[in-house]
Amino acid sequence: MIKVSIIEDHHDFRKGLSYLINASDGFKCMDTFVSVEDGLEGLSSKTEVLLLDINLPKLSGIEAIPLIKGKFSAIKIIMLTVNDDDDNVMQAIMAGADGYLLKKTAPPLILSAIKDCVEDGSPMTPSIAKKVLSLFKKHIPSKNENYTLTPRETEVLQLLVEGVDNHSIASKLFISIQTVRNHIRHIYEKLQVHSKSQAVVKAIRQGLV
Amino acid sequence: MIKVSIIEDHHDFRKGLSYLINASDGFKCMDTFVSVEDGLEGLSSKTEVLLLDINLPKLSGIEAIPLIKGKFSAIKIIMLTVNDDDDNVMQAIMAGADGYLLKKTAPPLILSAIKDCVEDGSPMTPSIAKKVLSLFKKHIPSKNENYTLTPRETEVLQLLVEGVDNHSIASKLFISIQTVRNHIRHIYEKLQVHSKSQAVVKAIRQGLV
DNA sequence: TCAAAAATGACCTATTTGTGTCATTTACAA
DNA sequence: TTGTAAATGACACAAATAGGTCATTTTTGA
Repeated sequence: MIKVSIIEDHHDFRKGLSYLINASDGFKCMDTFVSVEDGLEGLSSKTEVLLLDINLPKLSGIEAIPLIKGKFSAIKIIMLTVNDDDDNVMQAIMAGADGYLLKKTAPPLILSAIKDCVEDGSPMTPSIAKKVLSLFKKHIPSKNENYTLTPRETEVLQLLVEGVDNHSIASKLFISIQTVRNHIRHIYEKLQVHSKSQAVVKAIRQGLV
Repeated sequence: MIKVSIIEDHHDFRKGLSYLINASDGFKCMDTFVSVEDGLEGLSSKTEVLLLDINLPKLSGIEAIPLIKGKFSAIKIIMLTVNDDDDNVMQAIMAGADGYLLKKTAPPLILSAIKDCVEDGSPMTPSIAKKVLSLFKKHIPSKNENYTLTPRETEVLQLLVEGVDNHSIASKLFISIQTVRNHIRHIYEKLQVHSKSQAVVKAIRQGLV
């Protein structure tokens, strides 16, 4: 018997959800709330999965995540969203939500998502998953290796990214500061940049380090 | 009628899949192959969704993705994996796969995943989605907002990350270079760094820009 | 309304950078 | 073996940078 609670400000959707859950074998709807504030106050500690609307007046669902997880650390939170907006999905992920469903998701899938969640998965509708993947690809560098830096140059670049100054690089690599500057000069030529900050940005963004 | 093909080296699983697909309303299994090489050769261009095993002898499923997408650009690829291994999932995402299923996924879910895929979603089993989210959180900075940079300072930092030099920043913001240096000085104090490269690295890694 | 924070600007100085030019040694491939 | 790339190092110089001190004006929160 999976214990579910709901925070959702739209009356009909909230009632529909709790009816669906209580009418289904193996699920029980514990509490329903219309706001984060109420939920934080009255949420039963027995709740295993919380269905949390992302668009709530006053405190939003996203802001609620850390607060709820802080008070009920074992609880799983499934976000309910109307649209798969980039920023919302991103922020919810970073805030630590466990699942992401569009509100239009079919009832049986909502139930199986709740089940997946207690089994330690992260259910999400395919369209949201697609969004996550594209965000992922946007943020992770694609390991472009066409700059052909030499091993030594790569080593120096690595240290530059760590914020080490030329003098310390020289010490660390047991070479003179002149040589360090020479390596940096070659790095600049290959990356087509003209300053340390440009070099380190390119190094990070292109995944050279 | 969704047209599906399969590349999978295990005889029984391949046969099982094609039987499942052909026995289901609205699905048709076009071709089945035991290797990437064979698939590249004989794959029907009518195929809409390709079920692709990740562990194949010789060319792996991951290496196959760019080759297949190169030849059939509109095709959707759903990866089939036995275990949700970090590296595999990561590499498959970067290679551009459209969905990720564990092989133990129940047949009806496999069918709905295929359907989700042609509808431009990215179906994935909850356990793989969980893996993706944790990879995501590991790689994406967590938007630490405890540096309390002022709007102007953030603006300057943004330009620094873009590799713009002080003089150009002054021009862009219609302020004197002295003021730019002043802002940078304050940025350094708040980020606790002592050079541009340290500042831009911190800005990127901490997600300040 | 009054103090604090933010934004602007200046002067000065020691240090670091970016870049040009040159040279030597080692290693590896044609 | 012979040239090319890599790694090392040096000298020089103009420009940029980091940091110290100080000052004015605006904005804003209490």
